[in-house]
Amino acid sequence: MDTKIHLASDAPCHHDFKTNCSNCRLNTLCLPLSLESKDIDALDAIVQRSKPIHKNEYLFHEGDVFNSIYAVRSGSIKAFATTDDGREQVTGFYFPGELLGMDGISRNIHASTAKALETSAVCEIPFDSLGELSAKIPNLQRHFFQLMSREITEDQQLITLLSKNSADERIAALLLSISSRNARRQLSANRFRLPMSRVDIGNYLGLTIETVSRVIGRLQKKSILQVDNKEVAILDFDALTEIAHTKVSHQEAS
Amino acid sequence: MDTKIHLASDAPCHHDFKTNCSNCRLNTLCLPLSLESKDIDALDAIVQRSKPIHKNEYLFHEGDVFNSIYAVRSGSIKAFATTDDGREQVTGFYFPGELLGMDGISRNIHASTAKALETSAVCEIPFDSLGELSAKIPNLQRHFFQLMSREITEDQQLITLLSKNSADERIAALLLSISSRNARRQLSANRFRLPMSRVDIGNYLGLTIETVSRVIGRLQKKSILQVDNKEVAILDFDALTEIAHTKVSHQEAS
DNA sequence: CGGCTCTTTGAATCACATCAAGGCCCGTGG
DNA sequence: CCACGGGCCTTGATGTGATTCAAAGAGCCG
Repeated sequence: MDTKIHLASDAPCHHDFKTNCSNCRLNTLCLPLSLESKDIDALDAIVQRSKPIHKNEYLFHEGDVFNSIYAVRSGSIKAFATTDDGREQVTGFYFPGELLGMDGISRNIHASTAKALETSAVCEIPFDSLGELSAKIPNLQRHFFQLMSREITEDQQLITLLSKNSADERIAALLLSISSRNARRQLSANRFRLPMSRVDIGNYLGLTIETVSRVIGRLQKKSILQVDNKEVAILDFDALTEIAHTKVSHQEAS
Repeated sequence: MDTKIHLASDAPCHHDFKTNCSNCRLNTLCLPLSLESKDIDALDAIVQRSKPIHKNEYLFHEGDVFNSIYAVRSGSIKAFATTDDGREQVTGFYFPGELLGMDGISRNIHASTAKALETSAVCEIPFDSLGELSAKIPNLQRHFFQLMSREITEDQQLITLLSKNSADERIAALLLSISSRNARRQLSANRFRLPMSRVDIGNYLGLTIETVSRVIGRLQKKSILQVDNKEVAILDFDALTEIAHTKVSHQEAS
C-alpha cells in the first residue's frame, strides 16, 4: 500500500522496496535477533507477508486447522476463546513485534480466534518450515522456545491477576502492560490510544464493562489518568504502579 | 520396586532393572512417543533420575537459574508463584507423565516454585541437551513444541475458568480434570485421593478455603460427591460434568 | 436528523470474602 | 492410656466488591 509510488519505475527492481526480515524495524522484538544475515535470509524466505487485514477481520478461528503462527507488524490483534455459552474470554492482546497462534501447536488446531482490533499487518510463519529451520539454526530454536515460554509466563501472570487482584489492580496492571509494550517500540509510555473496546478489556480482565468504566472513572477522579474515550494519558505513573502493586515486570528476550 | 524379585539372577545384568525411558510405563504420556528405539536411547542418556523427593521438599524455586525441565514419574507436584504480598498463586498441579518447569525457559530463571505434595519421583531433563537432541530428532522437537503449547492452552483454560466461572463450576472442573488425568494413567476416574490441601485448591482456583469447603459440602449434600477428607468418590459423573459446563476436554498429543 | 453502538452513572442484589468458633485427626509426651 | 497442642477442615454470621438491572448520555454514520 505504501509502496505504490514506486510502481512508476520500469526496472524490475520493485523487490527492493518489499518488507523483509532484515529491514524490519521490529526484528529484535520478533523472531530473528542475534541471527547471522544468511540465517535471517533463510527465515525471511519462509515468512509470508500477506495484505493488511482490516478491523474486525479474522486471522484464524478456534477449531481451524493450525498451519502457521503470526507476528504482528502493525496494528493490534485480540485472541479469544469462546465459552460454550457463547461468551468471549480474551486471552491476549498482541501488538507489533509480538507473536500469536502458538496455542494451536499442541493439537494442530487453533485453540483460539484471532481478530484485528484495527487495520493490521501480520507476517505468517508456516510452522512446519519454522520447525525445519529451527533444527538447522540452534539460535532460532532456542529463541522460539523462549517465545513460547514467555507466552506461558504471561498467561500465568494473568492467572494471578485474575485470581488475586481487585478490579482497580487489574485495570492498572493492564494499562501499565500496554504502556511498557509501547515504550519497547519507542512510543510514548504515557499517552496512547487503546485499540480495544471496554467490552474487550472486561473480557480480558474478567470484569463487566460497567466495572471497567467505573474503575477508569475513579482513576480519573484521582488525577492518575486522563481518559477521553480510547485516548489515555497516564498523569501519575507512580500512583498507577502503586495500585497495580502486582509486578508487571516486562522481561526481554536474552 | 516391583522388580526386586529378579535380583535372584546372578548375571551382571542389574542394569536391566533400572528405570529408563524405554521401559517407563509413562513413556507415551511424557516426552518420547513415536520415537524409534535408538532415539529413545539417546533421550534416555540425557535424562537424570534422581532419588525421590519427599513431601514439602522443593524441586526448584522461583528465581533459581533454569537448567532443566522435569517429568513427574510418581507422586505429585504443585507449582506456584508468590505474589509480592506473600500469597501463593498455584499455577498447576502435576501428576505422573506430566512435565513442568517450562516457564523458566524464557528468561533462564524459574518463574515459579515447585514443591512435592507427597513423596514423588521425577526425571530431570537438562534443557540444553534436550535442545541439541531436538535439533537432530524432528519428532522429538515437534513433540516438545506440542507439550509447551499444551501448557499454554491449559493455562488459557484456567484463565477462562477464573474469569468466567462460579466457585461451584471451578471446583467441578478441577475434580473432572484430576479424574480424567487419573483415567489416562489407567487409574480410577471415580475414586481417588486428592494430594493437595484445601488451601492449595483455593490458591489454584482463586477461592478461599471456606468457599472450597462449602462447595464440596454442597456437592456432597446433592449426592454428587462423597468426600472423606482427601478421599473423593464421584457418585454422579454426569451431574458433575453438567455443573462444570466448561468443557475440560483432555486433548491427547497426536 | 434519526438510529446505531459504545460508554457512563446510579441503585439494588448477590456471590464470595471475612471474621469467628468449633470439630476432627494425629502425633507427642506425661 | 489419656491429655494436650497444632494442623487442617467445616460451619455459621456478617460484610463488601463486583454484578446486574436500568436508564440516559456521547460519539458515529447513513
